[in-house]
Amino acid sequence: MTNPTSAPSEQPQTLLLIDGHSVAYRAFFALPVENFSTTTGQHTNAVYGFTSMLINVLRDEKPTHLAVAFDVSRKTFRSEQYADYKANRSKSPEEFTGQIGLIKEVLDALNIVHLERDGFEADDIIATLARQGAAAGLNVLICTGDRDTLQLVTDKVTVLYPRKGVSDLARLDPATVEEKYLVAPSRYPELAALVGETSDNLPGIPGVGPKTAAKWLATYDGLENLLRHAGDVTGKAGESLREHLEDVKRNRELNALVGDLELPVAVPQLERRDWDREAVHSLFDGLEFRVLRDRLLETLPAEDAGSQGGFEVSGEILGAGTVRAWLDAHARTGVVGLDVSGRWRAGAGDVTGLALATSDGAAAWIDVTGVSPDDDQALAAWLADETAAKAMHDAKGPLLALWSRGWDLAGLASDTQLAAYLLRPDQRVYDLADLTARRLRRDLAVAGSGADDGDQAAFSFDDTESHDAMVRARAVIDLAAALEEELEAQGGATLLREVELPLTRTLASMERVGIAVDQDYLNRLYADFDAAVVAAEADAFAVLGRPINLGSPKQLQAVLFDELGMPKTRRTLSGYTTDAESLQNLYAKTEHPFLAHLLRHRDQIRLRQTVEGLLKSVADDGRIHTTYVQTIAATGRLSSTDPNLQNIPIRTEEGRRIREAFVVGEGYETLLTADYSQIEMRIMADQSEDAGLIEAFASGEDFHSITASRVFGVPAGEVTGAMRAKIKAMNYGLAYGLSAFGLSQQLKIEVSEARGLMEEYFERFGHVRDYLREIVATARRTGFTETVLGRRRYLPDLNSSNRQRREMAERAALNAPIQGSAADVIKVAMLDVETAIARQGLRSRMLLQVHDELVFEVAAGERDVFEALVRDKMGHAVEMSVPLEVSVGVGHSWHEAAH
DNA sequence: CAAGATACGTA
DNA sequence: CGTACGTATCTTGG
Repeated sequence: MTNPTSAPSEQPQTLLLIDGHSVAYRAFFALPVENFSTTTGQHTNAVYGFTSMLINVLRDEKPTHLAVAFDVSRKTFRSEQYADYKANRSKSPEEFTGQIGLIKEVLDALNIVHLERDGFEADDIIATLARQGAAAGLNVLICTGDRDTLQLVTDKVTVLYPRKGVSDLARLDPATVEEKYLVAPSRYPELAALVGETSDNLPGIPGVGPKTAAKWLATYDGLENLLRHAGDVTGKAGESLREHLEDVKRNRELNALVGDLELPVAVPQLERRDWDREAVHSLFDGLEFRVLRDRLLETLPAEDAGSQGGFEVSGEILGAGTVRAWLDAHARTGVVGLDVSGRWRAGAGDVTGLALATSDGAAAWIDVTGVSPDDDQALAAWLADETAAKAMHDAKGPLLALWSRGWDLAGLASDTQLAAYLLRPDQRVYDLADLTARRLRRDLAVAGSGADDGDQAAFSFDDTESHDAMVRARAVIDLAAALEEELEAQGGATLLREVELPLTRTLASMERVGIAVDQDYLNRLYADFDAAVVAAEADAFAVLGRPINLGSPKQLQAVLFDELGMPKTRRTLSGYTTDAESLQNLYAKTEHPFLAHLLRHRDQIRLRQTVEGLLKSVADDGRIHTTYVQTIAATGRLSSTDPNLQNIPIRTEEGRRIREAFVVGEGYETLLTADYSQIEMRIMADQSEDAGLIEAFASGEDFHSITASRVFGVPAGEVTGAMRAKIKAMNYGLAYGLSAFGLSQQLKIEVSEARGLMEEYFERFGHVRDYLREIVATARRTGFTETVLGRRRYLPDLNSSNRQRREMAERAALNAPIQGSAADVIKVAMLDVETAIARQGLRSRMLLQVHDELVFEVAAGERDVFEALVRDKMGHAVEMSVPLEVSVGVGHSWHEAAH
């Protein structure tokens, strides 16, 4: 199948000229600087606004030629002539000047020519290029917030003038200029000379406004003649004119743009060029322009650059009865790229089409709604054939869709989304088109979808859809090879093949099964919490004497700190925090009953909202099917969404009631939960080889008590609750890079005491300190951290010159191998449990994973054997120098099964 | 209407 | 001034 390519367009060409400074300056004031800063503190509002406008103009005007002009400095021939030129302008704010360089970087990444000329203004460059462009027969568009350029407007030259902000551009053609300023464009600078231009610090004639000036220019047919006959002008204004003749002449000299600069480039060299996708990505990553990047990719998808072209497929749409033959001819050897069209969510789905492609370019599209019984059978067999290797991108959803249709999938040799995740786990999205462009420098969406090919649109919508799907299937093959090669080189291929890839199936299965909930119970719970919300709200309003929105931090701040005059809490970006901890502190100080009601309201509304969310997600089968995302957490953990079942309350009594709603399903005997005890500490003990910690775990005694007895130097029997609590906080905090300050805050003790505690701790467990330091030091050297299974996380900020950023990266580095290794361990355990269930032919099944806990539904009669199986597989997922302790509980509900 | 800020639930 | 997440709500800018 070939792509229709559009013939060279006969449309008139358009030259777009942008005044970089002017537009950036507009953007700077249109967008509040405090809302546009990177985590490093770099301001980006001007860059954002400029780029945003640029994207819009490129989209709307589709210029064929393009350049951006900048001012070099204040010093120009104009300021030489007239020292006060633009002298009224306050120095550009510091926050602005730094952004011009970034804008130029954006332009470089987009391969857009930018120019500046010492001694001249951007306007002069624009005037020169506009003249050249118009002479060459191009339509010229000038984007600027500087009215001086209006003099350039002709029927070939239009000014785009930002009306408000940077998104609303007025088109100023000769008629519009005349309507607005009462003179023709060529006369505009004459008018401006008379009236003056405050922004340039060019004073005009006092008492003469645009109307008078326009009238004069009309009467005397231009400025030159007006000045010659200045004596004839009557009235007060005429007198004023005569007194300010020199000002007017000077103004006119200064506002005349230089249209014949010698420039290093001419219009033909301004032809739009492909942009550098790699550069754009890395630049936008740094600027934290997520939305803008998406808009750019959307707006200019086919403009891809340095591109090696697209993917060629010779595809066919398989008619009924031809599937088996195609599979036999093409899909029995090598890896086949598979792209599934359909829908999937909440553990279910359906398939509408399948695209298959081979590395030699053969491709097929199968409309699964129109297959013959024999097709169906052949397809089912091929999909389930372990020896028929497939490569996919994000296989979990499609797997659910295939299952819903009664098909199984085996032989999944590669998932490009997973591979990309393992290579760079800190990205949020792994878009196939993006990956092919960045990794292969090939574009997924070349021409094929050519909606604006007009009369030669050879593809119907369906054809386009099938074509795109085949291209994706084809792309996945090459992408898989490229990603795996890189993964192989860094030792991560095993993790992909033996953990992440098989885990996809396990997760899909958990999502499909879901967990049963007692809806009646949830409804009662909702009513309870709702009643408490209403009561707390009424109480709060009664104390206050009027209703407010208790959910509005802004209104709360007004009430607490202004109205009631309470002491100020910790600062937030826009005021003072009203978080629960601060409100508790305030309550301790003031004992104001409003605070108690407010806290109660917060609490209850949150619980109500959690219950409401759960009720909304109950499926027709009476179960909740969460979705696990395997490629979100930078450390290697899973995440759960829609609903998130990894943050169901447990800490408070009332919160735990929600866990009672999760119950064993019909046909099963009980729920069973199994969790790792102190898995992160065990990993630290193992990895640091700290004899003290290893011994503490080997003893099998209460870990926090044992470590506390060592730190405080008292016998185990004499460890008080307070001692244990302090060391427990340390034990937990260690893996997060806890500071003495943080520890003191948490324990509400003096920083000095916290520091002493830490020193004492590391005195006893010195290897832990060495280990933690070593992680950071190694990461700073290599650029990444690594888990026990070789899962990497890159932390470029470890060498940042920004202290806050650097220290944040240090804590992340400290934590990543610990949290990540724990994630590795439980993933292996999940696979081992699944394998063992299958091997032993049990019916019991895995339902949920909550980072260090697994929840199962146990079939009748399997309780003992299953518990033994779980303890065994979880306890021996990896070999370590300390035992992996697993605690197990059973019960009718998730709450009862807790232990 | 979309995005950020705030608050808060879990491990 | 402790890591990793997801969700709801309010607020604000376009």
